[in-house]
Amino acid sequence: MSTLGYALLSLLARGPATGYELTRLMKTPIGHFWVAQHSQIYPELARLAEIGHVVVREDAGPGPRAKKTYTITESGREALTRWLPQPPAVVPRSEIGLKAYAVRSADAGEMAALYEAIAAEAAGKVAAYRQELDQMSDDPDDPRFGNYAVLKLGVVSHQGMCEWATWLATRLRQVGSPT
Amino acid sequence: MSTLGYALLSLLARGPATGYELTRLMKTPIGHFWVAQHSQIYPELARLAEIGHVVVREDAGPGPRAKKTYTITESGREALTRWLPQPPAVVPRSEIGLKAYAVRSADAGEMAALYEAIAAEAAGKVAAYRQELDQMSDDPDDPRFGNYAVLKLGVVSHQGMCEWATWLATRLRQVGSPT
DNA sequence: ATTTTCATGTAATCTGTTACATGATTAC
DNA sequence: GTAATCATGTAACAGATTACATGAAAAT
Repeated sequence: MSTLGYALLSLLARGPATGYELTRLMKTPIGHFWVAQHSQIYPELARLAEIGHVVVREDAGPGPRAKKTYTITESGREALTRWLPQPPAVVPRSEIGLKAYAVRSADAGEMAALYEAIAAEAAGKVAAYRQELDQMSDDPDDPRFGNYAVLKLGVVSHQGMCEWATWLATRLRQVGSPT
Repeated sequence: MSTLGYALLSLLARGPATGYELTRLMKTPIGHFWVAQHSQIYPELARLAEIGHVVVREDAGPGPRAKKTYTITESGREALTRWLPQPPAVVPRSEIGLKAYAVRSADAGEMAALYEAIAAEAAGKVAAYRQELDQMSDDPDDPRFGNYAVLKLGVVSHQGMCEWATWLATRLRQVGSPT
């Protein structure tokens, strides 16, 4: 099973949904940490149905095809429950970090401007996530506690990014200047 | 050009190297933010040579094939310099964040243990990176300043992860307990 | 003797993105 | 009437992983 499969099971564990709805649900808050297009989601749902982790109900759809509502099965819930406590795979892919390594291969002023922009964007996200968090319950027994945890990770991630990018921009502004 | 191509150019901007050496060089510190296997690196180097961003020199190798040393060209440097100040693409893929969303679909105690392990690992990395940073120059005019910047990003990232995972583990230990 | 390091490649597979394709209903 | 939303799919391509393949030299 692919990670996307588990992402979909995570959403379906909260209630039945169509592929279209899952595409929207993937955007927030999961999308802050795992993105997927509908072209990837539809075939994955078919695979989940094939192995019995979800069941499908077909109704008349608005377009030429039937609308399909997916419901997680007991086997799907078990698979999710077994997957969750396992050590997560970390595959680092951050262009920001990569560019930092080569920072001296470009103009210092231009790179400072880049990191200032990155810092500003990160600060904006921190503020937005914080505002959302303020309206939510931080009770771990709340069924929506997962949303709270994800947003909180978003806050610390972007907070750190903002601090680092600000530091780097400041340092780059000093390039060529006397000590 | 793919991101990996620019990653290789970033390394070659510091000096000529073979594919084998680049495979090792990708591991640290770049590898903390962008990983690549040799099976991906060798064909990418061939592509870079084809478009003239690097030149190859062949020498007798230890095995059945010639050893190839790659040197960045002026065109390669220019491509790198143009790429660096552009806004980096951010493609979120973090299993840790994904699992946080579904945290209530597994046993709270088991998940608490997971986040405690994640926090411990992150703390270890913070300590290791800090030790390395202490022996390095934070002068932005230093040619190895990029290494410093990357490690510093590693510190803030894992620092944030550690704090968050500790908070989450603590919260999960409260599940089912009275307020 | 055996394992590790040096050194390069290909093939099969999996994952993910972009683009193409269809068509009803609702809102403006 | 035009655009957005609802709703599902496929095809072509790009990017990345795992496994297969070869062989010398150096270290244990």
